[in-house]
Amino acid sequence: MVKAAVPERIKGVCCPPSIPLSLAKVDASVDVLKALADPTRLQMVGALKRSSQPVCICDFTAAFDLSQPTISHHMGKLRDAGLVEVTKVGIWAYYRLSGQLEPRTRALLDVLV
Amino acid sequence: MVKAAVPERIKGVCCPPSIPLSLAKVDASVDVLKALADPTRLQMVGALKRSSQPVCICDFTAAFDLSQPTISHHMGKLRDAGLVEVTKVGIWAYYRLSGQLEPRTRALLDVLV
DNA sequence: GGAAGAGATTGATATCTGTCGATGGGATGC
DNA sequence: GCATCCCATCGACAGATATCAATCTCTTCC
Repeated sequence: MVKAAVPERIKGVCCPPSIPLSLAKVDASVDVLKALADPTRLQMVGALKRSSQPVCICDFTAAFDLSQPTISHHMGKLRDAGLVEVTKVGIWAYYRLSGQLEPRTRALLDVLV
Repeated sequence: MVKAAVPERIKGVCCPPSIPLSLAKVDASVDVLKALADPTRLQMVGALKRSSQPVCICDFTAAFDLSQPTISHHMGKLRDAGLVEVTKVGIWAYYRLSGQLEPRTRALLDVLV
């Protein structure tokens, strides 16, 4: 694909064409991207994606050099973004990737982690 | 794939396994994700990806309801992330997707925009 | 040289975000 | 009941981020 010559311009007549915008799709994508754009959360998602079993959040608390509230905060962000689901068993909380991920989101995770 | 039963736990013995971490890859991905995790920048990248020609940044300044410094700021972030390249012609600045995008990054954009 | 246009940079500000300590809430076990 | 454990929430705070007005740099045109 050749993207060679730049379009010609007339001085003072800037910007005739407008950019095509599809706001809804963009906002949905941005929400997922914001949730993933953090090292801790991206590693959490990667671990959940590679795990065949739900992962106790206490494992993340131990694996990362962060406080327990911070880990809980990050997992909450992933929950709010709809990326993970939780199952509580006794005093433990087991997390896994959401089973209702949109195909686009699943494809995103396949590329990323 | 069945991710059914949660692993058994012993109280007070939390977190035996550690999470596999590959920091370098994660950090690189996070940089790209941060650059894309903004509605304006994601739309910019989408427009550049769909355009067969480099796009004058003045088009973005006109298309978005944002000031010229803000548009320049966002494009600078995309530049810093290595996602776009610029060609200056006279008083104009034409942007296009970088030609040296990593395969992973290109796959990411294919999913996103 | 001087005026004008396009775009980048600077400085200031309001908001968002990541982090931790402290607290609360539910389950387990004595 | 009461202590203990796990996890979520709250409050506070420092650092990052988005935004704009003002300014600066570079180019073009007269």
